[in-house]
Amino acid sequence: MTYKDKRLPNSFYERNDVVQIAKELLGKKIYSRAGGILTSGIITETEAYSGTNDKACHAHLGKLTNRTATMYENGGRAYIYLCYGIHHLFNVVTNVEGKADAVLIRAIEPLDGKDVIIKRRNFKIFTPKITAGPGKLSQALGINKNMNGENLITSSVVWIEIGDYILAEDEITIDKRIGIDYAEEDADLLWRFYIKENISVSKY
DNA sequence: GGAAGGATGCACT
DNA sequence: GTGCATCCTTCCA
Repeated sequence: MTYKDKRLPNSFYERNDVVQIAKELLGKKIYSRAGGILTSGIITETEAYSGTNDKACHAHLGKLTNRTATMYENGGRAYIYLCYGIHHLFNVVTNVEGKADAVLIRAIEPLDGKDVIIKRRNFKIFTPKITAGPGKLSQALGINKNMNGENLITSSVVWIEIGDYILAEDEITIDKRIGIDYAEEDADLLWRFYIKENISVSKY
């Protein structure tokens, strides 16, 4: 298997089921080469955001702005935006062009470059919680909005590879999404997924 | 030019 | 568990 074959293919992202993709992304590996330094982690927590019908989604009701334009692109892109003026949040665009589905990566378990991650996060020692949260993992991996729109299949700065094994259904916990109380009834959708009993998760 | 946000994080009890 | 700092970007006028 060559280096590039480890990456998830376009066909993984282009499926018309963002909830299923969010679930399957658990256990996969996310890589970044910000500033030429390789860092990576296992995805431990995700949330699904489903296009124009989802009140929590930035593309709700077909809202199309400069910021959300990336979400409408074909699956397999990175959608990165700034939240609270401080935190960069990393999403994976799914489905085909025009649908605006995306999966938010909420937490990872660090693999490569732990020393760099500690430095970027301004920590003294390593802790599994260092990347347990969407703002935290972006900071740890050096993800910023310059990577918005990057193609995860061909990019040399950010990409996702297959994991070492496939998680069984009973290894996944399902819960409500977080921080979207404004989304009314859609705030109760069980579209958040995390690896059961994993310590690198933002909220239990 | 300016108002308003906002898919959080952290400190504190 | 709860409170609140925060602040750059976005979007519209």
